[in-house]
Amino acid sequence: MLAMTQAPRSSSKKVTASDVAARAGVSKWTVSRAFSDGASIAPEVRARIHQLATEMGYSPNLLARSLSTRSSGLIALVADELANPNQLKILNEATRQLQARGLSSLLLNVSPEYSPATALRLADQFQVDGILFLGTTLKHELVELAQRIKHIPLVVIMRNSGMAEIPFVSTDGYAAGGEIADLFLAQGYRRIGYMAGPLSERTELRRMEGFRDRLNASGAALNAVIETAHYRREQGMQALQRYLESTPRETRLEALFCENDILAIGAMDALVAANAQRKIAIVGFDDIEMAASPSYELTTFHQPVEFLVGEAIRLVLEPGSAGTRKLMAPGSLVLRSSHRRSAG
Amino acid sequence: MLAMTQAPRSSSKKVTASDVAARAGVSKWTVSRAFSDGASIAPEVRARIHQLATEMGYSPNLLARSLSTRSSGLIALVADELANPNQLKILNEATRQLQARGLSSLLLNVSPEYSPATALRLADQFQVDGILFLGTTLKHELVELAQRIKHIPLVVIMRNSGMAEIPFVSTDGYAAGGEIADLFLAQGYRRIGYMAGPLSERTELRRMEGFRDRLNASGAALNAVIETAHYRREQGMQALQRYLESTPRETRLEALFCENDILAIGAMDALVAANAQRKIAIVGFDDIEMAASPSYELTTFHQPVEFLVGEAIRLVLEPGSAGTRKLMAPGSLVLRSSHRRSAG
DNA sequence: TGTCTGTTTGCACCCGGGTGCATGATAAGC
DNA sequence: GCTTATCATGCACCCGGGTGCAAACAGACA
Repeated sequence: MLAMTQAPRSSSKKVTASDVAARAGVSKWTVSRAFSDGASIAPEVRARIHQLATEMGYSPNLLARSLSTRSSGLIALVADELANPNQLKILNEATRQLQARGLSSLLLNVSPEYSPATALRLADQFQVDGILFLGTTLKHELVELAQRIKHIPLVVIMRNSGMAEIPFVSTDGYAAGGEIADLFLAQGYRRIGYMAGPLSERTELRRMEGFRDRLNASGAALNAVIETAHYRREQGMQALQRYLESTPRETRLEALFCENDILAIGAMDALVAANAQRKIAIVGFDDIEMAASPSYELTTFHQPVEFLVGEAIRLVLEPGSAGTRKLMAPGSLVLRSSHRRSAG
Repeated sequence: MLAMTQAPRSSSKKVTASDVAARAGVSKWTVSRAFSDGASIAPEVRARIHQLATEMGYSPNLLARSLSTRSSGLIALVADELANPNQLKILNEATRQLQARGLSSLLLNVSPEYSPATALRLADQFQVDGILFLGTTLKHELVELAQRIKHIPLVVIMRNSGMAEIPFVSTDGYAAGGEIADLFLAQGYRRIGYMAGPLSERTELRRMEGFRDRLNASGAALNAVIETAHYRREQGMQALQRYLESTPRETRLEALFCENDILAIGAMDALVAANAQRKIAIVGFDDIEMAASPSYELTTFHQPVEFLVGEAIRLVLEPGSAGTRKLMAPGSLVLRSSHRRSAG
C-alpha cells in the first residue's frame, strides 16, 4: 500500500497543466506561460517545465486554449466536387500552407446531404479563424448566410465570388478565354465550340464569355455549347459522344475549349472511343497532372495554384488589409499538342 | 440615449446561451438542455428556445461543449500522398460518412515538414475522438507514439498496419497478387515483372509476395522488380522508360503488375511515348476513375473503398468492439483490356 | 544599505457550456 | 383531498487554460 506513492498515473488519465505544475513546484499559471510564446517567464523555469512536460506527456489542450483566446487555429476548407484532381491539388496546397503557419484544416465536404449552409454553421460553431471556399458553388442564398457570420473572414478561391461583399482569388478566365480563341483562330479553325460544366457561376461563365467575345471580335462565332451535368471525365466523354452521334461528320466542330481539364480529358476519350483521335482540337483549363500525359498532351491554361492559395490564406488571415480584396491573377497557356487537329 | 434599450447588439458580438436564456426568461442551463438531445426539458420550452435561437443567430459553441463533454466530434484524417487520385476517393468517402454521423474531419497532411508524429500530437491536442490513417506510411517509431496517446482510437485504412497493436482495414493484397499472377499465366506470359512504389510497408509488399508466390508455385518467376520513388504517374512513366531503354527488345517483360493504378497509368504512358502500345500487358491496383478511360482500359484490382471506409469508421468509434480489430476485405478483379498485349 | 526599476510569479476571474443533485411543479393513484 | 411518482428547472461546480493586476523578488545605483 505504501508503494502507492509512485503513482499508477500511467493510466489513460489526461495530464493537465496543474499536474505538471505540481511536479515542478510552481503554479499552473506558470505552466501556462511556459507554453505561451510572448509570456514573461524565466528562461530556466520554462526549460524545466518543458522538459517535465515531455516526460509526463503533457501538451496544452487546444480546445481549452481556443475557448479562452477565442481563436481556434482552425481554418474551414469548404469543398465540393471532391472528385476533381484539381481540387486535390488545391486541397494539398492549402493544408500544407496552413500547417506551415501553425494552423489546422477543418475539411467540410459539401454534398446534397450537407449543404454549404450546414458547412458554414458548423465552421461557426467550431469558432474557426477563417473559411476558405475551394471553388465551391456559391449560391446566392449563401451571401445572406455569410453576412450572418460575417465576424469570420471568408475567401473564395479559384472562383469569382460574383458578389461585392465576398473576396475571392482566382485566375482571369475572361482573358484566358480570349487567348484560347486566338489560338484556335491562328490554327485556322472556324467551327468552334465550348464544353460547359454544370455550374453557372461567374468564373466559369467568364471563361466562355472571354472566348466568345474574342471569336466574335474576329468575325468568328461560337458554334456550339456542349453542356455536362458534372465536372467528371465520364460526363465530358458522354457529352461529346452524344454530340458526335447527333452531328454529321462534315458539320462537326474543328475545335473545342473545355471548361476544365477533366472534361477535356473526357472529350478526348470520346474521340478515342469513336476512333476519331485528333479530329477535334481540344483545349482545357487547370493544368492537372494528367494533362502532361503522352496519351493526351493536353494544351491547357495553367492556374498558379500555389500562389493563389497563398494569397487566399493571406486574405483570410489579414481581413483588415486595405486594398484589393479581389485578386485576379493571370495564368499561362501551356501548349502541348491537343490544340492541333489532324486533317480530315 | 433612451433608445439604447433596443440594444445595438447587431454588432459582431457572439451570442451565448445566457443571452438566449435572458430573452426566453429561463436559465442558461435550460438553454443548454434545449440543445442536448437526451435532456429532460418541456417540448414547448425547447421549441420556443430553438426559435429564439435562430432569430438571435445562436448556436452552441462546439469548443466549449467539447471541453466539458471531453468529446470534440472531430476525427483526424492523417494523409500523405495527397496527389494520388485514390487518396481523393478515400478522403471524399471518409468525410461524407463522418459528416453523416455528425462528426467533422480534421485534415492533417503529412509531409517532410510535417511528420506523422506532429500530426498525432496535434490530433491529441485537439482532443479528437479518433484517428484515421489514410494509407499513410506508418513508420515503426510511430507505434511508440501511438502508444503514448493510446487513449484515442486509431485505425489504419487501406494499409496493413503491420503491428499487432494497431487495427487496420484493407484489401487482401496477397490474394489479389495471386489472382493477377493467374491472369498473366493464363495469357501465356512468362517474362513477368512488378512495379513497386516507394513504401516498404507490409500492405504493398503483400501484393508483390502474393504475386510472386503464385508465379513460383506455377513454375514461373518474377523476372524484374521496377522501383519508383513516388506514387505518381510521372514516376511510373520514367521508371518504365528507363527499363525500356536499358533492356533489349527480345528480353523485355511481357507483363507487368503495378502496385497501384497511378503507376500503371504511368507505365502505359511510357509505352505510348515509346510507340510501343500494348507491347507489355499492364495490370494495376485500386480502380481509380481514369482506369476506365478508353485511352487506358486498365485492368485492375478494385478496392471496395466505401465499405472499407465505413468499417474503419466503425472500428474507430467502437474501440471496445470485441472480435477482429483487423479487417482484410476481398476486392475484385476488374477486367478491361490492358492485361492483354499485342503480339510482337 | 536604502530606493528605484524591471522581471517573475501567484491569484481571481473569465471563456461557454455540460452534469449531478435538489427543489419545485404537475399529474396520477387511492 | 392527500400522498406519491414524474418530470422540469435552477444551481454549484466542473472542463483546461489564458489574462490583467498586484505582490514578490532581484539587481543596479547612489
